Amino acid sequence: MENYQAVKLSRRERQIMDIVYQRERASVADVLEDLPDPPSYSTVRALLRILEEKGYLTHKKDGKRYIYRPTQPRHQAGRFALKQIFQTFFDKSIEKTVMTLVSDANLSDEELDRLSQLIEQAKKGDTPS
Amino acid sequence: MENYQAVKLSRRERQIMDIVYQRERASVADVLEDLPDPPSYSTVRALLRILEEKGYLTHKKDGKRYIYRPTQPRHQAGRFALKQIFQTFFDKSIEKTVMTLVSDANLSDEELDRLSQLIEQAKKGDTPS
DNA sequence: TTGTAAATGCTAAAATATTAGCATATTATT
DNA sequence: AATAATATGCTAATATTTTAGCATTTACAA
Repeated sequence: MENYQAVKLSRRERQIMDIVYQRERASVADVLEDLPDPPSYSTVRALLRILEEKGYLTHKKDGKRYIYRPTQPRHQAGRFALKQIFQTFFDKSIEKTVMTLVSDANLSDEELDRLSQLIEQAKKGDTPS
Repeated sequence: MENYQAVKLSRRERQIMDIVYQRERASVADVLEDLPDPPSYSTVRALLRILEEKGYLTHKKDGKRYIYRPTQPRHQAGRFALKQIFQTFFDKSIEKTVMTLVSDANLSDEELDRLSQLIEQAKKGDTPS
């Protein structure tokens, strides 16, 4: 199976993959709706076909229309994308990345509690590097 | 000032911006060295010039060569990129994003302690949503 | 069934991105 | 100051991406 590596995709292809991942599944019309500087319907169809040819998407019929889905699970693609981010912008440091996220997030007490728990678990369970 | 929005860049432009952000500053040779499927030296120069025209990079001379830097601070571009990620792959949830990062990271005890502190601080200091 | 609206299949034109290479400039060395 | 090595400036060719539009198919309702 091909990996979803944004690095290999053209601008429009990338935009479309992001939209499909965000929605989990999408029709041509859905994608068109979310695209910035929206091109024509035909264009979107062509790009979806190309992405399917390249192995990043599949479709199934739903009534008379196609519904596209990513072939690679969202969570996996998300991890890959995160890796790219912390390598590029945060000195390869996951800690720095998390710091930025938490500092900016304005999380609720409940969310913060859940994070505390997760961290406690990590402290116990895992072999520290 | 233009924002660095990966969504607007071509494939090579994006690759190059990532490299320059990762290195903080880079010569043509530096960029070439890091590019996947490396193109020619001329190509890299042309792309750097274009990115400068578009306002994403500047250069200064260092001896006889140009050193390129992003015009937008790394940290700011990083935040923007993270936003993109958690919107696309993690249901717009910063908590889910952090969970994934921490779960995968295998952080050291020191790092985990610093994160705990940060979270405690967030609990006290900020208005919960 | 037949008509119609709304979808896809396909192909080739147009726009944009990517590339190479020659001309020129710069630096440092002899 | 002449030379060599290593840069950049520029232009035009090539490749790829993006696009439109016509032909065909499909689903559903009259």
